[in-house]
Amino acid sequence: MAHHPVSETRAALIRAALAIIGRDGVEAATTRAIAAEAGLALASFHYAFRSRDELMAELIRTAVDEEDNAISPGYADESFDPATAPTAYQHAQIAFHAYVDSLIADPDREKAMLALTMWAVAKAETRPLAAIQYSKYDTLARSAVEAVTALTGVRWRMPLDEVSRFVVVLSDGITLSWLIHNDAEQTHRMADAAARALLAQAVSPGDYDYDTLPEPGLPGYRADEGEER
Amino acid sequence: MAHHPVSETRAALIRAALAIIGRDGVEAATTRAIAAEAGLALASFHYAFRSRDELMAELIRTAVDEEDNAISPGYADESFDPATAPTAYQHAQIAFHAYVDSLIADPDREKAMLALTMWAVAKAETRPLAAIQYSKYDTLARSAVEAVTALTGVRWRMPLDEVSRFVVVLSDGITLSWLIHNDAEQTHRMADAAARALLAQAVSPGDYDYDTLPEPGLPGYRADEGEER
DNA sequence: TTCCGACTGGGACGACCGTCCCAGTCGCAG
DNA sequence: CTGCGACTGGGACGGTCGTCCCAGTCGGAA
Repeated sequence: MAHHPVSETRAALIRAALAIIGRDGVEAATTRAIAAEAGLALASFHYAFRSRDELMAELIRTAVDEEDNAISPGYADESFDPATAPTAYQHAQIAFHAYVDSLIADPDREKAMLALTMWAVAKAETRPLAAIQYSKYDTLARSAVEAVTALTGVRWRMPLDEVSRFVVVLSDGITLSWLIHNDAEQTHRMADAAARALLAQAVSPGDYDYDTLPEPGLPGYRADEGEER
Repeated sequence: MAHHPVSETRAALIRAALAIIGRDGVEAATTRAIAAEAGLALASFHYAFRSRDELMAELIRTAVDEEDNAISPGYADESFDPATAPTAYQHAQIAFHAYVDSLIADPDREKAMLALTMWAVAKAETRPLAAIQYSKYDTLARSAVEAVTALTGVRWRMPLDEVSRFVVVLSDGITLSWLIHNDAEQTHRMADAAARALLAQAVSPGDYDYDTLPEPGLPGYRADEGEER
């Protein structure tokens, strides 16, 4: 409704497209549907964007920027109290569970992002868009990993870039699992596993202490659910 | 060209659809394109299938069955020599690297499967198809985990079903990473990390022995690539 | 008041989509 | 030889797609 900047219309259309993709997939994001979702005329679409592909490209480029606050409880900024979560394992646990919470709170968000990724990866011409998208994810994860490293002094057995990329790998796997099964409890358990998995990339097992360890002695699962000995 | 069984035509069309989806995405898998890829007339499509959606459904249901041999070096069958890979960690390493190798050897395969998953997940009506697809993945992973458990006596800190699902989570994340970056070396390093990650789900850190550990002392990465001390 | 840029309405285009139809061909089982 | 089932060719349908066009409205800056 605002009459002045073209960029606002572009942003509105992008927001509308993201909503549709999250709801019904990339195929449903037609020019007419996007314009309608944004409450605009079809003509306005091609007034703001040269083509649908141009919107798609800008959609992928900008969508990541708007969700950096959701991925973790603000590891990017340094205002984090080391005393509240002393071990790196606890940091990882908090972060992964927070991510799962954000996943459950807004399921369509990551569904849209993942659908967009697969759309971009499908054709060779659009693959670079997916690379751009994930380089931002890598950066996001990297800053989180750096913060935890600085706060706890963990030592990793591989470069921080690889640790960060592995965080993205874990997040994607968890996201997919959530989208498929829609099982909140299960997904949170995967977050637990992911936290352990991440700390397994630290040098010494002594650097972390799994507080969810079963009873001492010789516990653990070897066969079916019932057998815990 | 074979003239007798309808099921052969159906199989051929499914194979063609999978090829197209792997090459150009789900959107490109039109009835005409599928028929052409299979070398059949368009009329033959609707002779074999009631509709495109019927093919899609059968595609998802059957595609997993044909790739069970690719996911790991035959953990399903019991003919595996325990002496060659004694530790569970080594088993995991071999399996994940074998998976990455199969990924690199046939990139379109898993790209198609993942694209199919996202397509199914997008709309509520087709989501059950994705659940079916992944229940088969879970089963596949479960038999592998069971085999390794039996061979090495690892004890897990969670039920085997969850361990198996986490294997699927790791595999999906790795697959996505490969599809996006197309970096074979990087992906293999993620496989290394995944092997460590999986064994981090075992009860005692003593159950595994990372043979890729850096020098003893106080090694490991804390900041940028260069600093290894 | 003028002007410009944002935006609308509607129509139109060529292309492709999924689906249906039907007369006709061909190979093999009976 | 007959029949049946697999398959073809082509045409056709109603619909939706992305894109373009254009005369016209309207708000605010000049």
